[in-house]
Formats: sequence, structure tokens, C-alpha cells
Amino acid sequence: MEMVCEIGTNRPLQPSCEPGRQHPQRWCRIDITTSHQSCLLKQLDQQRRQELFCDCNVLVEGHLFKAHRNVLFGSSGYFRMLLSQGAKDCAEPANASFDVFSPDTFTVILDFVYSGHLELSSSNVIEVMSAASYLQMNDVIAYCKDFIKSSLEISAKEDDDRYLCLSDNSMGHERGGDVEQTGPCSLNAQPTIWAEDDVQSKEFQVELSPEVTLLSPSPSQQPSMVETELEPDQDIQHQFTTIVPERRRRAAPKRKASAGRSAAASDSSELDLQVAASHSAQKADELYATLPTIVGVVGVFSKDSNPTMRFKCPFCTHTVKRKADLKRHLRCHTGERPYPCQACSKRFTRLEHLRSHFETIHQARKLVCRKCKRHVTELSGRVVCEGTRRYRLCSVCIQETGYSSITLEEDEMGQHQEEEQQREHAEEPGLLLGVDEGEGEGEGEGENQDPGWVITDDDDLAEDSGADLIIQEVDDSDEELNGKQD
DNA sequence: CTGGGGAGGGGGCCC
DNA sequence: GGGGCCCCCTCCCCA
Repeated sequence: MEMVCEIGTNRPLQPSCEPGRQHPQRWCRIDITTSHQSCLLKQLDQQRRQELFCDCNVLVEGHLFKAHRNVLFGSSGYFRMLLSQGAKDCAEPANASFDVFSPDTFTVILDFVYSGHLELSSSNVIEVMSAASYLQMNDVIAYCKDFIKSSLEISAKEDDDRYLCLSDNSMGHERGGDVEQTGPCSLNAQPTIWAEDDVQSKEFQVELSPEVTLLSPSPSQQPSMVETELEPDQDIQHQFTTIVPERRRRAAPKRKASAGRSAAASDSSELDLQVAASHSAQKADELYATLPTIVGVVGVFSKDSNPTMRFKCPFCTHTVKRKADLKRHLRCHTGERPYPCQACSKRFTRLEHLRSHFETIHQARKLVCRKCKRHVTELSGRVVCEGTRRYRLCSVCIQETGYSSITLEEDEMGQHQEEEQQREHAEEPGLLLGVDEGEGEGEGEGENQDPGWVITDDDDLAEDSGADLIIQEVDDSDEELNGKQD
């Protein structure tokens, strides 16, 4: 915004010197955007507080807020959409009602809209961010992310003596009252630490110039990628370059993570597979842009001053003791499934789940007859193949139900060789979980040829992380031959 | 419609 | 920090 001013001053011209009149020698353009917008905003804020010219009523959980629709329109995508619908009817005050966030939260947001000051604290940042997400206020979301990022920088500097040590090992002697930070601080300042029990929350205050934040939430202001928010090392970044926003019916953490449902609810498994296969950081950026934010760190000090570090999930209220557990937990929000089963293309969030799945579904490890549920031994039962699935049946059930027509594994020999092979590979870096014999239908294998899946860790082949899993195809023709000879 | 079992998924915690 | 185990819960399928 530019304004015509008198040379050498920031004073606007007097009415006698209107811009429309021609005074070519005495005019130039001076940018006083900041001061002008600041004054304007202050005026609007005063009007709001005095309920002057307010033409928009916002009801939040029974608490009435009055505001100016122009300001709300310019600040929030939600209001932009809402007010656009009734734009022609400006005579009547616009009304909006919210029950998804608290009046206190909306107060913070409204104060920000009218002042450019966003008052964040450990106790409200998640709510504010959630509300901002609802109201489509990208700038607020971005600053909430910055706030959380700053808190994370604390943990990133755990090992640095210059900073607080928040780990369980070191907090006892490192933490002290002298490091507490009082009063507002900028996001660039030394990150503060907050405790939830006996230590009063320290508040951040993000000061923003109104011309930047109020009316022009440009995309460039948003963090391009929040990979550093989660963890300073590239490991986490790597993890989030592989975000799979999968929301299968089972993936949604229905019990505890209601806040995370909206994070990636709109994604399909088709997209999941494509993204999982891609190493493109750009795609990860795009995916990540749709996620609310990443992670929070909460230092909790018990009453007996015994420090207990808790890591708080930004998507829900869940807290965990270890960052690794939080990393694991976040997968239920991001939908990341770095462990694919190549036998059936199903993906899992954890290696152990993949292993369990593989052993149960594709290896028939359980020595239980699937039909009669009785315990079967290698002698009293056989493994039955049904597609990529395998399960055991006792000899009686096989005869009774005609399963003899279904492929039976030459199990005794195969099992023996399998155990042999596992022993051989027990000392190898790769994790060999099992080799199947017999027939199968996996991954384009021939009808009479079993893929022989082997679950391994393989950094070269892993898509998403160093711990990623693949199931390699192995040549078990010899084993098959042996089995058939039996 | 209901109950049981299987499979999958998540949390806590130990190594 | 990662791997792994155990436990619990939820969902789905099936009788």
C-alpha cells in the first residue's frame, strides 16, 4: 500500500493538498504502510472493544463475540466463505456459531486478527492451531507450528550444556529455576520450557506486524515443510518424506486420536501405494502441507520435583515418555505404513505387525487346526494354501471337508528346511523371517511356484526408512524339489 | 441380532 | 533410538 505524503514527513497531506490536485514538484511516494495499517488496526480493535460498527456476531459455546465482517473476511478463509454467501445482505448482522473450540481460544484468535499479536502458550497452542485450521487461517497455523518448532529445539539441544537438558538422565541436575523464562518472548528467542504440573506455564507471545499477517496470508509465509519440526535429524525428515496419508478403516486411531482423523481422512489407499513408492520430497511436501502440524514437547515435572519428560502429540492429547514412541504414534495420524508385505501388498505401521501378519497369514505358524481349532502337530496336520494365505488343518478335517483337493504343503520337509535356513541366517544382518514352500499366488508368481517371501531389512531397497522392510523373492526351487520328492 | 474368534492396530515398556 | 514383546482394544467375519 502506498500513500502520498508530504516530502520529508510522514504526515498525510492536508485536505487542501489532495492527491488529485497537481503539485508535481512537491510530491513523491513514501511507503508508510506499517504505521498506517497499525493505526487502522488499532482503530478497528478499539471499535470492536467498544462494539462500534460491529456487524458480525460470533457465538462460541454460548459466548458472544462482536466483530467486523470485513476484518473477519480478510483474516479467515472460513469467514470468507461464510460471509460471501450473504454478501448481498449487509443490512443484517452476520452470525456465526462455533462449538468446536472454546471462547478462550477464539479470544486469542480474535485478538490476533485485530492486533497481530498471537498469544500462544503450551496450554493453548494445540487448541489455537486446531481452531485456526477450522477457520482456515494459515498464518496462525504457521505461527503455531513455529511455536511448536521452538519447543522442539529444546529437545534438539538436550545434549548441549548451554541449554536445558530435558532427558530423563540429565534433567535432574540441569533443570533449575534460573533457566525459566518469564514473560513473552519472540519465537527467535531462546526457547523456553514449560511444565504442566507445578510450574506455571510460560507464555510465548508472537508479535507480528499487521501488514504481514492480517490480510495477506501468503503461502510463502507458511513453513515450506515442517520436517524439522518433528526432529532435528534428517531421520524424521526422511520419515516425513514418505508420509502415506492412508486412512483405512483400521488405520484411524478411533480411541484416542480423534483430532487426527481429519488430518488425512480424505486419502485413498491407491494414493497411499503411489506415494509410498515415491521418494520425491516434493510430493511429501505436498502431502505434508495438508497435515495440521507435527509435534509438541511437554516437560512435566511431578510434585516431588522428579522430572518426567513427556512428548505430546500435536494431533491428539496423547503423551508419551519417549520420542521414539511419539514417532511411532504419529504414524497412526500420518497414515505412514513403511512396512509392506509383498505377499499381499498390505502395509503395516510396524515391523512386528508385519511379522505377525506374515507368520499368521502366509506361513501358518500357528499349530492349530483352522477348522476344529485343535492343536495339530507336524504329523497330525498339514498346511493348506489358499491364495497367499496358508493355514493348518488336522488330518481329520482335511478328509472330512475335502481339503485334499486343495494344495497341501509338503510341510514336514519344508518346515525342517525353513528352520535350518533360519538358523543359518540368524547371524546375518538381514532379518529372515521365513521362507515358504509349495504353491502360492503371490506377486505374479506362477500357479505352481511359490514366491518364497523373505522379510528382510535392506537399506538399499527400503523405500521409506532404514528400518523399512521388503519381502524378497528367493529361489527355493531346491526346497520345492525336495518337498515334491517327499 | 448376537457372541466368539481372527486380524489388525496402538500403547507401555524392556533390552 | 530401534527392535521386540506383551497386552489390550476395535473391527470384521461367521456361525
